[in-house]
Amino acid sequence: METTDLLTIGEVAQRSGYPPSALRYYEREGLLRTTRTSGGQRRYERSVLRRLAFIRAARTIGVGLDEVREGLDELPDGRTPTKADWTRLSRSWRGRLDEQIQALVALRDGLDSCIGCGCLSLQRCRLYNPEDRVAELGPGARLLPPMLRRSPAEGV
Amino acid sequence: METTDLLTIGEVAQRSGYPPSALRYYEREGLLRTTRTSGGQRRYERSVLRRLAFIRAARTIGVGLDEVREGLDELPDGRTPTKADWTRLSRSWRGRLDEQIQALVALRDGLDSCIGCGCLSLQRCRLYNPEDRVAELGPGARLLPPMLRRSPAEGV
DNA sequence: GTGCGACTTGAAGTCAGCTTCAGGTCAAGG
DNA sequence: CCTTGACCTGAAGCTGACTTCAAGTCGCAC
Repeated sequence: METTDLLTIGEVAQRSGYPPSALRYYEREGLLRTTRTSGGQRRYERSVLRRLAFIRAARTIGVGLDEVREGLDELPDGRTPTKADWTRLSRSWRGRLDEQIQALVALRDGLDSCIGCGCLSLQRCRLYNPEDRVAELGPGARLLPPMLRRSPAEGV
Repeated sequence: METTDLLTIGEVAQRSGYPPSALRYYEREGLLRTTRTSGGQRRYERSVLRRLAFIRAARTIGVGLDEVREGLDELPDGRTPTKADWTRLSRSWRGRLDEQIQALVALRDGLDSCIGCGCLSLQRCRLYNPEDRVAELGPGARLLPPMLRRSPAEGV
């Protein structure tokens, strides 16, 4: 048995849950690095799985790929990231997550007041006339992504 | 002075905050209806402003246009929507908003445990191995949209 | 050495929710 | 009547995060 411990893209796909196309995409985007066989096929180090798990966690809380890359780039190049490295990254997202929760709670409170008032007063309704930064982000602004929208044949 | 009380697209744009392009888009998508002048220009009834405010509120809490249309379609065709109509719609979103907040709080708690453990144990980390439905929604799943991502020259 | 599944690439497609553009028309004040 | 700014249309473009496709190559078991 070989102890080289390198994984094919298919294996990484299966273990990480990311489809091969996404793995290739992440590589193109500089989020992953791979070695290649003499024939040009990708071989992944086992550590890519943790990296992918981290990417998934980041994506889940709404961090864009650009920013994920920035974060990962700050991990020291050669050495295995330490606990402190991951912790630093995680902590920076914790604050953001808090803000996002705050924003949603504020929206909910606004919605509550709207339910009470029937939203017939555009002047007074906080949801309709929010003065916070959400409103400043333009017409298309949305607080939550498609994935949390009602999915077909799941909601009821 | 005319008391026809119809608004041009420019006026609606200014009062609603939506650019004309968005208003035309919403009309194409069936979220708004307009009358036309003999020459083909749009004229909006004043009620479109409330409708737009409602659309904005919905969009803000993450409701997609398809679903906004569904909701608006349930408003009785001819008559001005009553307080009860708006309330029903708002209330249906309230539950969703709660769920979304719950999901984020769960993530935050997971992140907290990750900060504690340094996320070196992929088996144990809730964020890295979430067993809830967030994980099932696929690799690209994200809980929060671009608008809440760090904006340039604002964060620090 | 051969068969075949897993792999490779670049290019193009997808989705939502608009925006932008080109080329032309309308409406209203003077 | 004329000018000028607001308006019209359809088509194409944009962003982010991928997916899909076509056509070809690799690697490993038999």
